[in-house]
Amino acid sequence: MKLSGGVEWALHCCVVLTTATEPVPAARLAELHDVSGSYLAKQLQALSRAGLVTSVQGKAGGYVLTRAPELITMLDVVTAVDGAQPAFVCTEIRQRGPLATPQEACTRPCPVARAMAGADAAWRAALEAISIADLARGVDDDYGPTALAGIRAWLGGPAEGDTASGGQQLNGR
Amino acid sequence: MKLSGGVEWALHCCVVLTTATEPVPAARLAELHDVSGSYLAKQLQALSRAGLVTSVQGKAGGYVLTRAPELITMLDVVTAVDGAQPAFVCTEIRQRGPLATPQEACTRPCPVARAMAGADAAWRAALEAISIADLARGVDDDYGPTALAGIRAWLGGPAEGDTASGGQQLNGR
DNA sequence: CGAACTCGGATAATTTCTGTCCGAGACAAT
DNA sequence: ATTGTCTCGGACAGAAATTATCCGAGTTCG
Repeated sequence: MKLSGGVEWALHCCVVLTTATEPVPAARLAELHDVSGSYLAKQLQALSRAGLVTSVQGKAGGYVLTRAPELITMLDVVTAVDGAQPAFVCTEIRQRGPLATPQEACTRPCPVARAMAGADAAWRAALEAISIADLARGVDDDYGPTALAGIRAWLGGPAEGDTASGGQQLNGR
Repeated sequence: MKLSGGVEWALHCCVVLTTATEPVPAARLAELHDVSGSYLAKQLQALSRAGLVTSVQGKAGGYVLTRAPELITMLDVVTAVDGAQPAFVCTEIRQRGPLATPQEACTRPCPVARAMAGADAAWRAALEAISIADLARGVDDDYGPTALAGIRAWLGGPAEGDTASGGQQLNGR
């Protein structure tokens, strides 16, 4: 049982987007977190498909949160990036083998599947109870308000690493 | 986020082992569930390593539960087969990039990791609350006591598919 | 009207999971 | 005591999913 690694990136990106009021390009987010820009783009696309962020194209384009951070739960982000299907998928092995249960008796999921579904529901409920705004508040509580303010300033500031060559590479980490 | 498919097999095998009082070979369990015997052996080995079942070698060998079914939780089986590490692993991306948080300020996990750990704890708690005995009781409630009794009888009965050739193939499904 | 910058989806490389095989060890019968 | 057969245990390929990357379509600004 492993969760897609991109989930972590997506969650942190959402917290960062909380501070910004203008669209933030994917390349800028990748540089801030020092991760692969090409791969981060995939996660942001997933968020866009799920309707959590809006993509603005063009010269001053980027990504913006569609709703207030209080209305975006962690479950929304996890579901968007990692997929909606539950961790456990019942193969219905009770209907196989020499002592297979007749199909007419299988109106409800088997006890194993029911227990797994309950555990999955508990997991999702825990994630649904925490919003992106809660995460941002947690960052403030841990490192003080200066941390998010610094990020906000950095996002609006000039692109780092800009030497004589105006070209801005997207590759690498 | 996907759970190893072998978890389902292992759980059902534990429920089946509840009915048996003598060692049950892996090949017999595979035939009962109509699954790959070679791969099921891997899952049972994991259960053996975790100390949930005891392996008896020799002619009348097989697997037996080490404790009473009430003392084996679903979490035990899931942990044994799928591994103990949590679904979410924090990469500590807060310590990377131009605005990296200094290492001295990272005494506790970041808010994202804390929330994920909490969700994982809820998931594990739900699985820990259900024992193998509870699953067996659920089977009785769904299909009546005849189901498990029939399995018990089949386990002690003769090997199916035994024609003139005494050889018993382990391969195939 | 041109140019540059953005996202979006289609395309390879890597890792994990799935499935299989054969050898070492142990019990039972002879 | 010895032989034979049956069992588990770990080492070995194949397949699927994940990770990572590139280039084209569309849009906005100058």
